[in-house]
Amino acid sequence: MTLNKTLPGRTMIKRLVRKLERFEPVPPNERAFLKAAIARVAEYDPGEYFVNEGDSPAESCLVVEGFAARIKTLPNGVRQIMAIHIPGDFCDLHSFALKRMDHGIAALSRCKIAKVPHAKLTEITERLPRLTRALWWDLAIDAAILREWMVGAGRRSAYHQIAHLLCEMLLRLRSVGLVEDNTYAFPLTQAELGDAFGLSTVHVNRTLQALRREHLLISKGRAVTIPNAKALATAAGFDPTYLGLSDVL
Amino acid sequence: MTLNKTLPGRTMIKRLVRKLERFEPVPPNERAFLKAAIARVAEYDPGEYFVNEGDSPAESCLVVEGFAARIKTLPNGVRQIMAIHIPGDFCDLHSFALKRMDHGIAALSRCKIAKVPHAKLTEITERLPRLTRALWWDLAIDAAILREWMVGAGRRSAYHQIAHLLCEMLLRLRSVGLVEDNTYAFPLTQAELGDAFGLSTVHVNRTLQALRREHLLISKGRAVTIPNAKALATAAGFDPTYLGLSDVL
DNA sequence: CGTCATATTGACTTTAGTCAATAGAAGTGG
DNA sequence: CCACTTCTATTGACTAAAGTCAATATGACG
Repeated sequence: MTLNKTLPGRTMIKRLVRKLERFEPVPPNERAFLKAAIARVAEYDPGEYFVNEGDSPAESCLVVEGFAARIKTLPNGVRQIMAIHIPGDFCDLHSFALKRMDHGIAALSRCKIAKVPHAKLTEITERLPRLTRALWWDLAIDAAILREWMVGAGRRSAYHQIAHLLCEMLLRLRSVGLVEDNTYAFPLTQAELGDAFGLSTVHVNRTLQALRREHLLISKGRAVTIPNAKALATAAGFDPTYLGLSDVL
Repeated sequence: MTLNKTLPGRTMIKRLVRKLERFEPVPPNERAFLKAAIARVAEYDPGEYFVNEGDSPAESCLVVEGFAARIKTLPNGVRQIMAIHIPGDFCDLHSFALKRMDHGIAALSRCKIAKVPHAKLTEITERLPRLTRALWWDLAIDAAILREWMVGAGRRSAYHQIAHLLCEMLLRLRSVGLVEDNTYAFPLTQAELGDAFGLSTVHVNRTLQALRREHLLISKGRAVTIPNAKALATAAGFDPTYLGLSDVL
C-alpha cells in the first residue's frame, strides 16, 4: 500500500458526483463536504486486499482509479466475487452499518482508493438529507446490480453471463467516461471471471473463445473491444434498466 | 387484494422495531413516527403480485404477516426469486430511490402488507437521522443476505444451498419469534425453491429427499422441522455472521 | 368425486467441472 | 538482451452435477 495525501479532493470525487447526479443535482456545499470527507488516499497492487473479511472498518472506500472487487472466500478456499467496482464507486458504503464485514475487498488492477471515515457518513445523515438520499440511491443501484448477477448465476448460461457482464461494464464505464471507441480496460483474469460467475477457468476460456469466434468480442491484453454492442446485448439478453442509466447502448 | 385500515399500528411495526433494535435502540418518537407512517394495510393471496416489475411505486412495503418474495422474470418466462421476506421485513426500502422496479414482489403465502408512502421515508431522512441509519443498516443486512445467496448460486451444490436456506430461515424466523420447537412455517413449493436457486423442480425434490433421508429435515405440509440444527449447519457450511444476529444456532 | 396443483420417479441429455499437459506473456535480475 | 520464473491462457479427454421430458402418485379442496 502506498499513501498519497496531496492530490486535490476535486478530481477524487469527480466521478462519484457525476454518478450521483444521475439521481439528483449535487449542490456545491454537498460537493465540498464530500471533498473534505476524504481522509486519505491509498494505492494498492493487483490482488492486494484493502478490506478483509471479518474487519470492522472505520472508513468506507471510494474507488478513484482502477478496478476493485468485493470477494467472499469459502472455508474450502473457493472464492466468489460479489461485485466489481470501477472509478466513482463507493465499494463499501454499507460497511458503515455492519459490525463485521462479511466479505473482503481487493484491488483487481493497481488502484487508488479514497477513504472516507464513517463519522463523516454519519454527519451526512445528520446534516445533508439530500446527499443521504443520493447515497441511498447509490446503494440501491449497487443492490440492483447484485440482483442482476444473481439472476445470471441462477438462470443464465456461462455464455450469457459473460456477454451480460461485458455489456454491463460497457455501460458503467461509459457513464464515467472510461470507454473510447467501444474499447475499455478490463483487468480481470479468466480465473477471476470464473470466480465472479462460479465457473471453472477452463469453461470461461472456452466461452470467451465462442464470443470471439462470433465477433462479439475482441480482446487484446487487458483491454476489451465490443465491435457491435447491439449484437452483444441481444446475444446476452441484456436490458440496461437496472443500472439506472439513461444511456443508449 | 383486501384492504384493512383498522388494525393498530403498533402490532404492525412490532417485529420491524424488534429487528431494528438489533442495530440501535428505537426511541418512542421514532417508533411513533413509524407507526403513523403506515398509510394502509393490504392482504394478498399466494402468488399475487403486489409490486410489478417496471412499476414506479410511491410507497414501500412492510411485511406484517406471511411470506413474500422479490422476483425477476426473464424474457423467456423463467423466474428467479431474489429474496424471501418474512414478517418485520421492509421488502422494498430501496424502491424509494429507484425510478423503475427491476423486479416484482409477490406473496408466497397469504400475507398482510403495510404500505409506507415514500414521502414518509423522505421525511425520515430529513428529521430522524438515527432512524435513517437504522434503515440503512436494514438495507445492508438485506444486501448481505443477497450476497450469501449469490455465493450459494455460484459456488454451492444444490444440497448445500437448500440446507443453507433452511438454516437462514431458522435464524431469521426465530429472531422475530416465529420458530417453536425447531419448527417453522415454510410455504415455498418445490418449484419456488427451484426458482430461488436456479434449480429444476426435479432436482429440488431429490435434494430434499436426501436431506430427509439424513434426518436433517422433517417436512409436513407447509411446515418444516429441523431436528438437529447444529448438524444441518455443519452440512450446509452455514456461518450466521452475515445475518447480523447474535443468536446462537 | 373430480379437478388442479404439487410431489415423486425413471430414463436420457446437457452443461459445466476436473485433471493434466502445453503454450504464451509478462516481469526480473544479470 | 537473455535466461528464468511465474502467471495466464489454451487444449484434450473424461466425469459429474443438474436439466429435460414424461409418466405417475399424492393431496387439498370445492
